[in-house]
Amino acid sequence: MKNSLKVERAKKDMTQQDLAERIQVSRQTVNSIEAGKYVPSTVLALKIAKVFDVGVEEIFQLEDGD
Amino acid sequence: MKNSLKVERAKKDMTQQDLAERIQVSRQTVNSIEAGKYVPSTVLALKIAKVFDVGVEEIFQLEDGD
DNA sequence: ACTCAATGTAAAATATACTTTACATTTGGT
DNA sequence: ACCAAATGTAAAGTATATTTTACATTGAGT
Repeated sequence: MKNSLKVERAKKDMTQQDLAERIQVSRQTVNSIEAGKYVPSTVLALKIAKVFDVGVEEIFQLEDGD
Repeated sequence: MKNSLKVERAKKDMTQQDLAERIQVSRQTVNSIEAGKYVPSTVLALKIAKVFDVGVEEIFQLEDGD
């Protein structure tokens, strides 16, 4: 799975810390998700999508092998 | 978080086993997600949404307290 | 060059997502 | 009523998501 988290953050001029506070997780969690270290829960994905006012699919995309 | 998994399955006349095979998880995993026992990973949510040809938000909705 | 905010990385601990196996209950068709 | 498929439930084990703490590196402004 890949994501466009960094792009969405840039569009809104948000730091990882800003987003982390908005979705109630640690800053490092945002970094890990962004870096593909691990896959977020659907609750987090929905929260993230809501912050950016897009659908989950706009941010997270399946890749071959998922 | 709540979900409309059962409704989507019914629309397509699919069993939990059918869906499980399509998204490569156990039948009990589908049951557990459907019953709200735990929250699926975003990869699973995307796969499920793809099977039903809808957006993730059509199936999974945030609730107060999430 | 200096400074500080932002980001990246790691490790250990904790919580939760998923699996397997087994059994129980419900549902739907005959 | 009977039967099989579908669904529900539980427990123990495994894998992964997330947290905290700490430190390193990068990027941007002065």
